[in-house]
Amino acid sequence: MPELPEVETIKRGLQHEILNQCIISTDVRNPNLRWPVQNDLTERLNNQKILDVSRKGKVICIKLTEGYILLHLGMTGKILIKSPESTPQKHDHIIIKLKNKHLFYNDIRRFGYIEWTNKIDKANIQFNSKGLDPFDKNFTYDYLTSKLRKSKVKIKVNLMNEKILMGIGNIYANALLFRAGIHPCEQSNLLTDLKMRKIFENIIPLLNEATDMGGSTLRDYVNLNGIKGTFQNYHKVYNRSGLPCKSCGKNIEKIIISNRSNFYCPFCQTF
DNA sequence: ACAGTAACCTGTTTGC
DNA sequence: TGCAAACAGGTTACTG
Repeated sequence: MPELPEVETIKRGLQHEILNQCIISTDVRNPNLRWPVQNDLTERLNNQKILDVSRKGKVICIKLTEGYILLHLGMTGKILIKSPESTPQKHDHIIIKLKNKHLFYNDIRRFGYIEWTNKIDKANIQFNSKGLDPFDKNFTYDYLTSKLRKSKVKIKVNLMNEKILMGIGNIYANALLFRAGIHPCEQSNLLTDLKMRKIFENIIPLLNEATDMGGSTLRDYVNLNGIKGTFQNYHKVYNRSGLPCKSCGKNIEKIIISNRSNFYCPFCQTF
């Protein structure tokens, strides 16, 4: 589900809702997520104060008095803030209880994960052994092009490669390639400087626009308060196969790359 | 080492 | 209507 704009929306919500509060208790109702939930998670979290909430790519990082919670929402993960009186629903796997509110981690497909770590500054695999978040100050045109030129895979695949660029998933890779006017099947290392520049220059504006809209909701995604995003109403190509391109009027086409659907305009996006 | 595919899981939509 | 197949915001383990 959630790519960078959706996760950023949730992160901002958490900063507003849970900063400086204490975790009273934690309820692990189903430990079978992407990776088994650590069996000492409850003891690690209880009585810890929440000092900060940050994000890298699609991973949310909650800084505690001791250590950090890393949270990934997979495809269908949600965090919902509810009153202490509310009862668990189906697929509510973890409940983190604060004094006046409870955080429900709900995940239908269980592709997400939650873990406690104290190694955020070292080589934590989920957080620091990957590529750069596009909002990282070290994420430059030179960084991006040096990565893209080293690989022969289709550019679409590399835009979703977390070892290059964290946070871009299927929706925003589709959107980015439309904005840059690039065919998703073009080989990464063969892109011209101009095309690389177009990709780079469209990343931040695209992600900012989507975040301003509260992200995109295809089906499951909602923010902490259960509210859907609205950026899906502005998608130019995603899920629009057979419909006319909003720019040139030609029909949007769909192709499968690496088992993922890709939507593109055959006139606006060329080799 | 690299590139491509299959698998993890549940729910909804599509097609026969 | 019923039932099976296809498909969905992600990531990684396996295959050639």
